[in-house]
Amino acid sequence: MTDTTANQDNSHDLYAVRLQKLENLCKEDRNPFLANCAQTHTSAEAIKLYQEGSADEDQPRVAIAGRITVFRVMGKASFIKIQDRDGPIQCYVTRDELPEGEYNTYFKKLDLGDIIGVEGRLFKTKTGEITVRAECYTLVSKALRPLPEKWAGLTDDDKIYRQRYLDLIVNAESRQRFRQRSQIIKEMRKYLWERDFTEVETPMLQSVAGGAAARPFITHSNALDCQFYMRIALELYLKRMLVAGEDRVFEIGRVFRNEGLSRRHNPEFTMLELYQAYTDFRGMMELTQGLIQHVAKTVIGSLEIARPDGVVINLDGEWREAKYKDLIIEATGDAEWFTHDRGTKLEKARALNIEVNGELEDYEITNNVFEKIIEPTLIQPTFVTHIPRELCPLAKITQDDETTIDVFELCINGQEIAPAYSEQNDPIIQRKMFADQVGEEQQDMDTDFLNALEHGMPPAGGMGLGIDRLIILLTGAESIRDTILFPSLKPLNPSES
RNA sequence: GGGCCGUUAGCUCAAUCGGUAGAGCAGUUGACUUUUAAUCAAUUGGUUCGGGGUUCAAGUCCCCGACGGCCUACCA
Repeated sequence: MTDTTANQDNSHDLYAVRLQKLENLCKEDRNPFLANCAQTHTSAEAIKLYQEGSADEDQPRVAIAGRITVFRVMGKASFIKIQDRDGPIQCYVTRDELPEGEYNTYFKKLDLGDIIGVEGRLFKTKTGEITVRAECYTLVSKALRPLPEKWAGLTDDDKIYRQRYLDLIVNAESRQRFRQRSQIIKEMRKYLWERDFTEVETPMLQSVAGGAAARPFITHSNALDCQFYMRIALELYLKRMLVAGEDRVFEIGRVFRNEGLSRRHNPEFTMLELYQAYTDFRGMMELTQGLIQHVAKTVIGSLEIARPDGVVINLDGEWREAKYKDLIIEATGDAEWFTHDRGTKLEKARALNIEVNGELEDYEITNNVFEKIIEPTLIQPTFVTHIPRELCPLAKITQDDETTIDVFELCINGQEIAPAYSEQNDPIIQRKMFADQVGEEQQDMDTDFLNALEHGMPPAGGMGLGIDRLIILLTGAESIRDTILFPSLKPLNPSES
């Protein structure tokens, strides 16, 4: 029979070639997309099963399944590698061990990227690689598009983010990083569950987006006919749980901030927030240090983390504690810094080559000094304490210093990883702090939260941890986009894609 | 939002002063029963991100736009 496409050479059209193969399979009643396939072992499990010293015929038989990533046909025998969730495993396929005609007519027409199942006994090749000798194979799922190039892989950032599945197929480090992300979150939960914390879920759609000062995403409920904000923090609902009598609560979840993107910022990111009654920010210090050390130990296997540039971050031992004021005085070399008026501070900050907006408040100028010349130098873990009260309206004021709050900012790797407070539980002071803020930051006041506080909230410590940033630190990633599977990107114009 | 850089075959990359768009891998055809980036032979494949301009001639120069990266701003 004459195929209409036979006259044209579309061997260059990788998609058309594979589509043709697919059609041919269908014509021969071979389903190229099976509903299931038996898999007795993963690649790693199978390799572990190999019995050193036993004869080939006594080796265990396995059924494995995965995507073809290497395809080396050598006449009547082929070596292929198939990759499953544990990684690659080699298979050896020969013409004479498959049913008559199968090898030449079908097996050799498989493509890189196809998903197949293979059954057979293990053996070791001349060069010592544990391999499955195929007794039979099954095409499970045909791939119509080619994989990225086999050793340069996929390097285009845009493609890596937009088609993360390709990145994960091809780049083992990427796969490893996201596995670690999952492990890190799992170990966090375990650590907190062991300390009797209850995991809760609070609203992402909120009528007042409180707990931070970021711009929210706005959405609308048709049924309730009202405006909602996507949450920018977990704080105010978790504190309601303290009022409710849940003395130890935490939530791990996505928050959304309608702000700029950068190597350290994604519009949606993942926070851990936890609140523990009858402790304070000192208790949070212990808990936070313990949590991060536990995660590093169990997931990374070490408390010494080497950054891509070789700098080693040591998470072991007691972490450094430093007062905000002392750091400012040290960095500016000006013991009188806090006695200067706003204008002098502005001048002095600019003299230090810090770009400062002239409109800023007094304390904001100082905080610019902190963020621009101190924070980047805090590579080893440092709890920065005694932070000016203006910087956070939700914390307790230090007993013997009216100007500061009982807070720490944990900085590691030159960035803020986790802030924690002794939580403000005085509804009168809280209302006043909100009112002072509402004017300048244009935040709505969450009156129901204040109402909750008026019912009495136990003294508590609270902590928030940016999980994505912790993962940057622990896995040596360069960018927050390397820690988020599908980072926010501008959609492509459909006509161009 | 501002500045700089980038976008060439499915993937990774070349292309001199503005002068015929190339290579490796992948694909196709053939050889090959222990390969390891398999090898050997042959071979297909281009809207050079899109649009406009300058020029005898544009991947290359100019303008506009799209997307991305880095820096910066915003994100207490």
